Amino acid sequence: MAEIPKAYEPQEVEKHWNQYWLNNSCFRANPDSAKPAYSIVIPPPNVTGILHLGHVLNNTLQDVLARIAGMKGFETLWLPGTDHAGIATQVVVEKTLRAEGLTKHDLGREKFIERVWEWKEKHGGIIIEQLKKLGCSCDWARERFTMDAEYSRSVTETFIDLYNKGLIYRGKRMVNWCPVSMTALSDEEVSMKTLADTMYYFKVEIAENPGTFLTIATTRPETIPGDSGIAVNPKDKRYAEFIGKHAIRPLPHKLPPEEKLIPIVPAEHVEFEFGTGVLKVTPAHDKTDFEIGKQHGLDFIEVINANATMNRRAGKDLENLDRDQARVCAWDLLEKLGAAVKKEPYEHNVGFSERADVPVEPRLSEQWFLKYPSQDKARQAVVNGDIRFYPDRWAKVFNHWMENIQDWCISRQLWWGHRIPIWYRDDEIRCQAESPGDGWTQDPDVLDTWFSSWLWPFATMDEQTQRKFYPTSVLVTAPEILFFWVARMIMAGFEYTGEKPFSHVYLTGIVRDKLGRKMSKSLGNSPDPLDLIDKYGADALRFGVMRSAPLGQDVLFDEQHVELGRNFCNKLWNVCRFRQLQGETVKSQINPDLLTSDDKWILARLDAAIAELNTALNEYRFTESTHILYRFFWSEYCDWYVEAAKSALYNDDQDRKHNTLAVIDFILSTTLRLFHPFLPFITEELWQDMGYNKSCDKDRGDESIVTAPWPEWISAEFKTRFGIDRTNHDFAAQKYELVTQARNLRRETNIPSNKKIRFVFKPRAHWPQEESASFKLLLNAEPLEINPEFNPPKGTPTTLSPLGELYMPLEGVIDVEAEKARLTKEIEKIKTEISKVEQRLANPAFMEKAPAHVREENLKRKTDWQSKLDHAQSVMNHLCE
RNA sequence: GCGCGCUUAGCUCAGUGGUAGAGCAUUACCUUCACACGGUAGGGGUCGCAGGUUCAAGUCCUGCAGCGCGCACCA
Repeated sequence: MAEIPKAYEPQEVEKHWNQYWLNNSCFRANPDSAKPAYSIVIPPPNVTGILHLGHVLNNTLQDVLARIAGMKGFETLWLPGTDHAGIATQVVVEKTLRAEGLTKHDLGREKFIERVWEWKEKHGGIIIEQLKKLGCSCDWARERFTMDAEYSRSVTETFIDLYNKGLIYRGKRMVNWCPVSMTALSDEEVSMKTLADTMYYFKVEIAENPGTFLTIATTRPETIPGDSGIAVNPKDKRYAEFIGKHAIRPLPHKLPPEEKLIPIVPAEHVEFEFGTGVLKVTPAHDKTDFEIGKQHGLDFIEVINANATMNRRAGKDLENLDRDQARVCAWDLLEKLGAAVKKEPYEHNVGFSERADVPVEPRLSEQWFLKYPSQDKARQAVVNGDIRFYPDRWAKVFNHWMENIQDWCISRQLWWGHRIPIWYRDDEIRCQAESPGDGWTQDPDVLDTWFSSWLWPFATMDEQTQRKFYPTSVLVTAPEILFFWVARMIMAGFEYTGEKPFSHVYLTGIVRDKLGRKMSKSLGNSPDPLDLIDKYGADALRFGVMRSAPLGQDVLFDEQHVELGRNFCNKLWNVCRFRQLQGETVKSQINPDLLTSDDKWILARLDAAIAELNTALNEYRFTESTHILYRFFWSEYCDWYVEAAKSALYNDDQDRKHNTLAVIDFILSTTLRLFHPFLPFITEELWQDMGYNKSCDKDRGDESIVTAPWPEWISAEFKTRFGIDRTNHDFAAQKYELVTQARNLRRETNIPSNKKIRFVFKPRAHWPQEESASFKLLLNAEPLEINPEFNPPKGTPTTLSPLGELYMPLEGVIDVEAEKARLTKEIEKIKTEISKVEQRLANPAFMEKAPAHVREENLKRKTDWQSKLDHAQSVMNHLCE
């Protein structure tokens, strides 16, 4: 056993164990195993993606769950993979083409797709490699890609099935069109943004009443050439008389007069108060106008091209202008024509394409739509708790969306993706995977990427794997894709497997910077996780993120959290190093007869930590889990037990020393296992270094910590045999409390903590001889006298505990005034506490109605404070004599 | 507009009716033979506001305010 270095250096350690785990196939899932199954499918990251902190959070959580399940004896599958990210990937590859002076049209569809595959082979594995660096325990042999041949077959078959069920249909509808990506989008891919915009007011003349004008408010004057009607509310007395008449549309102005006439129609939804109460109707470029247009048989005049430039029908002046330029130009024209009335600043919400970050253009086009299958089953599963959300408030959000569900626009005008299995010949249409033969042409569109990822939980598994691992246990993902992905997977699951795809859905928070802003490339506030791993280690990054990611809350990322993780790893490292310096691991049993109160106390604390940890983890309270571990390990084990144990370790009594080492090994080997899911690398390293891979029995260890058993509660039998009970626990706790008070005395009397001084302890009851050693060490006393008859000199600083009185006799002159001041302060504090308790006890209603244990607790509190007061007061009196 | 959250120490957050907590930051002391990526002891909170229920409210109820998110949307 080589001595380990003073500071933990994660880089080599992490590389080494990653390789070891992979070489030994530690994470291979065996579908033939007799063990119960636990499974997770990874939310497939975008194949163009690189690891960001959101991935770190999300995948660390999954890794923790997967590793715990493995240690608990489940046959565990964590299935990794990526999705083909239609738009994003196509955009990336088009960019590389542009660098060569080419467009995708120069290559043609087939060649272009070849290029995408080339790109994917070269760069698509990056994020998978990054996940490995993070320590993810995925079954890498099962990595899947949504464009894999087998997976693609499932996608195509699903389309055909839904088509045959009549749930997929084609329709010419108003869709969300992204003029940059040049494709239709689903409603979910549009997000509203508030814009500081302009409201333009212009007037139109009534053809039948020359000289009478209506003023119209609009934010989009460039669409005036596309207007084919004017709508007013029939109940609006100001305008009702004009219904049925015609207005003269001002743009384009060089048309024959009869082509400028547009009818004035009634529409209930036009509001009196809004704008002028007169609405221009552009049925080809606005969703609500489309409905009005259909209702009144208005013309559908398209004036905007797919790329958001204006076309010929917009008029010579606007033609070829971009929609934004056209807006300015149209207003100029209105001013020249004398039709402009006024413009004013106006704030409103506009739908943006999430992918390209430009305003969506509502556009009339032929698209494929899906009526969602298995809606009722999906809703029911969540309502009756078959599928549970963590935190559960997301169930409400899910329900709300399901209740207002709209048909899904699934066609995309892209080349990269699953091509729609629809074939045309003249007027004939067929839905099938392969071409029906000569003369048939396939629909040019591909399917929305989510139309493939909604099959992910089962399309990634062959039949045998599904039998063992489907439905999966839990899905861990971001709330942003609750509708995009989670809800759709539930419906697909029921439709195609007859079962839910997962039992639990854990929704993470969003990772933000420490100012609460979303991570974004343009803000430059998004640290590269790989840099953090290089600097601090993957374990530190994982622990830091976990420790600051409470359930249901966003995560404010601060590099300090990672630093804390690193410090923690270093502490773990050093306390193990300390153990190593005490000599070889001895495979010896703990002897109950040699246990001190310190030993019993730390075993009891461990038991409590395990219990709390398991409860927290069952409810997915990860942050709390890390806090429990942190507290136990640092504040209890390191701060108190290790320090107390030094008295035995530095002693000549070999039996006691060995027994202490046995306790330490018991605690450490258990603690390392508890930490392993959170800190996989350092715990494996220490597990091997410390020799626990060899020295622990099967019920407490294994060759690798990955397969070592998860610590369950310490058994009642163990506790009885080792005397781990309330009395022993409280004795040690009171001893530590007394030590803290004594250290406080030192500080208040300006005695440095490293100076050994004389203490005299006057125990209240029998004081076991073996308790003195650790007490003395913790006090840094030289000597520590145990003297039940001690009669302190006047003014000796002292403190009281249920165990007895502790005195710190000072050599030389005692500063009486300082001591008086200290006591006065203390007495003040005690009196406040007493009056609080007395107030409560004096209340007859409290004495009558409060439960007995609360009453007793308060009575005891009062007695305790009272004896402290008596003690302090008598010292004070003595001092004043 | 509808819905869902949040508001506790300087900061970030725990705290499901019974003595207000953690980490960071801060103050003082300590370079003590595991660790300065460390140790010891402190200071710091009328728990957003106003009512109510209760013997007892940070915790339950009502109202209000501020912040955030989701959905919908009016040109």
